[in-house]
Amino acid sequence: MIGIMGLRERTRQAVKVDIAATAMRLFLEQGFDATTMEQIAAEAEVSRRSLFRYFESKEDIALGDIAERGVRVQEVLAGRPDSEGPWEALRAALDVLATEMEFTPEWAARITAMFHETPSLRARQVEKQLRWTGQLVPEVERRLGVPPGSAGDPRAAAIVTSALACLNAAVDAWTTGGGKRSVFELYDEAVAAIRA
Amino acid sequence: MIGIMGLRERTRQAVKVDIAATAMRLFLEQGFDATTMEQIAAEAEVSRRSLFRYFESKEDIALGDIAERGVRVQEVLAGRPDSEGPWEALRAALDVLATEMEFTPEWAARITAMFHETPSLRARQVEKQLRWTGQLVPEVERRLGVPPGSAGDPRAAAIVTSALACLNAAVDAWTTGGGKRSVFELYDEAVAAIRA
DNA sequence: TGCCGGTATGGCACTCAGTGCCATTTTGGC
DNA sequence: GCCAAAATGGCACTGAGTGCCATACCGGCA
Repeated sequence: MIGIMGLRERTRQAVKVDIAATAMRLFLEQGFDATTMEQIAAEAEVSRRSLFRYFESKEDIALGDIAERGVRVQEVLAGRPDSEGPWEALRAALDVLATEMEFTPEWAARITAMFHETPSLRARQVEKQLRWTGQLVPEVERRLGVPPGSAGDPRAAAIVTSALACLNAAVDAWTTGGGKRSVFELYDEAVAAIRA
Repeated sequence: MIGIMGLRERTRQAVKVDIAATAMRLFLEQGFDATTMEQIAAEAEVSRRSLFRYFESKEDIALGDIAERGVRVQEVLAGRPDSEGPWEALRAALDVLATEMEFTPEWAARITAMFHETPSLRARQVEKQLRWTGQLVPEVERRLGVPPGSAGDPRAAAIVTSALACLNAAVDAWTTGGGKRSVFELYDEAVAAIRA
């Protein structure tokens, strides 16, 4: 055992990063659908079978650590003071998505473009977002004073998914606008627009 | 030629409806993933190949006419008076989704439950929604006074997708709540919650 | 009635994602 | 150097989706 996760786990992570980088290069060169798992395996110098041991699906390679980010958001949200309203707390929590991401505008633009023209990718992305936004709902319900376990109140879910909708709109605008204005700025503008 | 679309087209539509009904029955009985196209073909008494001539994908059979509904919403939205703000106009346009749908609570609950426990389905549903919500954006931009062709403004997209988020939250609450309160009521409550 | 052309159908073979199984190799720890 | 766990590779399989072609069907027309 060397380090906190052991040598095995570390090399495993390294291989995973390497595969993801190789795959992303191919995706951007040829398009997502035109790239096969077999080809990725060949270029990354692993077997096709091993590929599926590192990533559950082809989409997962491109989607990266969306799920992990959701956990971070949830943590930050839970850590915000109770005095904050849902929108303030969510805004603070969603900040980690932007701040902990390496946002090279030009690169992000290409990724976003690929996502837009690849339905299956976009679908999985939305699916993953849905999953962890669902986990944010109880926390927002607590802030709204909704008794836990009471079904049929749409408010918390509406707030969480709307916040995400604003974030997505902001990122979209950020890429189509060429990255001139910051994502924060655009997010705040989006939120202001729906709440006006 | 009999009728407006000819005999051929009519029988084709009839077959399509029949296949959809058969498939939906199987989906609800065994679950979406556990039902194969081969099985649907057998029960609907067509070949597997013909199945793919009626529906592009397995998900499409379950998703039904979501795309067509989007066109209706768009039409209604465009027909609303300019004096209405985006939220009022959207609320009126989205009404057609609820009013033109045969909402048998118990039936809808089972469908919704299936959607929830089948990620691939939910993902495709959201994806289709995203597609036609995108077509709603220009109309909302017009109402906001955004000059056409100017990219980088997140407001219209934020409003449209948030409205959809509220509708989805409302439908969710409606099914989990057993259909006691109307979808309209829940939708208005959701909108009020995000705009408060 | 019988023929014609377009359309629907069925069958077949193929690609590709994803999975289960097993034999083999690698590697960390003693 | 040895052992057990983990990683890997190979193989065969399922299931969705597609292209191709031969055939069956059916509405219209002579």
